[in-house]
Amino acid sequence: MRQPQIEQAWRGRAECRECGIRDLVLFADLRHSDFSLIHQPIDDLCYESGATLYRAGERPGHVSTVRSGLVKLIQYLPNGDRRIVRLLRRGDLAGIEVLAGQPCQHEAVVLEPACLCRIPVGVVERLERETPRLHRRLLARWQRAVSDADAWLTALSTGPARARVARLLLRLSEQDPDAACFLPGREDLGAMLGVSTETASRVVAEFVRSGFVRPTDPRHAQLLRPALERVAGS
Amino acid sequence: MRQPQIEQAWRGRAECRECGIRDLVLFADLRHSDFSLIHQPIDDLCYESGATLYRAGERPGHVSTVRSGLVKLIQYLPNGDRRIVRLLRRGDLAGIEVLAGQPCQHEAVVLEPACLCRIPVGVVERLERETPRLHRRLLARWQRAVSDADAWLTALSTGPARARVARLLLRLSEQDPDAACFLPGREDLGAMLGVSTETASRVVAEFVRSGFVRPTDPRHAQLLRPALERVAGS
DNA sequence: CGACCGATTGAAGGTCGTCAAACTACGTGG
DNA sequence: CCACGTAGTTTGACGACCTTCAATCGGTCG
Repeated sequence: MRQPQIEQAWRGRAECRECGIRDLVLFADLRHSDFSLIHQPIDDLCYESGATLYRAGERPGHVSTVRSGLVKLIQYLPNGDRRIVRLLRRGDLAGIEVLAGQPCQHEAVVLEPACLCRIPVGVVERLERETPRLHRRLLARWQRAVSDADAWLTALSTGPARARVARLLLRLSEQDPDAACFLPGREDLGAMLGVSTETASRVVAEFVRSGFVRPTDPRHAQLLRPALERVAGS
Repeated sequence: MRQPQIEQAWRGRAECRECGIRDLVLFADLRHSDFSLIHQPIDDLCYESGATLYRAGERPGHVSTVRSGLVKLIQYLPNGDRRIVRLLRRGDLAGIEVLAGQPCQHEAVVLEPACLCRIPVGVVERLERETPRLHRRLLARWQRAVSDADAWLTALSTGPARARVARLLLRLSEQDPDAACFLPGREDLGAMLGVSTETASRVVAEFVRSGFVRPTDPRHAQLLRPALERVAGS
């Protein structure tokens, strides 16, 4: 059990007005003047793969917008089983439940090196009081979390293992369909799809042999999307 | 394909101030004076089993609080497969996504005869502007939808079929642990748990033979909770 | 009574989980 | 430089579980 020396790095104070992904984030609709309402620092942090953002039960006092990278949300069953219930990508909010006054419901762990903007809960609450523009965005975020959860269930926990793996890979590659996409470790794959590590491994190995999946480096692969779509359909 | 003559009945204009389940609903924290902000009628409607509240893609213009009964939310896969992604009970909101400006994401069908209060979107929006008290409740509702979705995945779509059925039944009986709880049709059971109708049937039949489940009428059963908890654990 | 719908049960076959072993990549330390 | 240990992946074998197809049963309704 080796713990990385530093698993996070401070990248500076975020300048939300200049944000490169403004149109995706919580603050998308804010007007120039609204930013003067932000009186607490919004930090920009980067994490390595494997870093833990928070654990279930914590109350961090802030919520984080994912600027880049990939984060998994893990939930444990009473009997110790582990399931990954969602992935967070660019524009998603990590720890949204703290805005509803709840403790964190999941363990959040970085899959692909990720940069996040850490927004104090107080900032969100203040903006929500002062401007309706944030509010709409916040509801939309929440709704997206629900939609994602539902899609995760219907698409990734239904049907034979081959179809599930195919659907997950397609989903991972859907932004940037031509680029090599992230290929999760087999244990994570199993935990996402509700199948055993070995089954996940077998399916991926078969896809590689068939040429549907072409690994570039150990953690990424180029996909033959049409072939996978055929598999996903059944 | 027989369509009931009337599948809904108008029970009158709801008097929210006097609501019997005020502490559970969206308007829980409203003060007496806040109710004067409601300028559109809130109708109280009752539906029979099998009635459809809305279908995916619709934009109803209102959201409904479940006062009693049981409602299933159904989602279809591109290939035609059907999954029930959530159940709504007393206090839950049906069609919450319309408040985020989205069309309905599911088909909502009544499982147990249900009464709902139909709240125009305009009422919610107005109250949200005028009082922060509604707002907290709304966020809490949304968060609960996410939590329910996550729990549905981890508890009801993970592990062997026996354990899934046991967990679902326990969940259905958890309010009123001593009363007879709703026992879904086998096809619905399968769609909730991601198993075939036959498997659902076999498991229930086995539970009945073991005495873990004692049917009272065709759609309800008394549970031997300790026994089911043992099954659910594995 | 006959039609129909849902639940149940059986049989056969396929998929998947489990256990175990071999293999790979990688980093450490001799 | 190479031996070694570790962690993750792959593969095989076997059995358990589940799906599928099909037949049967029981109740309700016309």
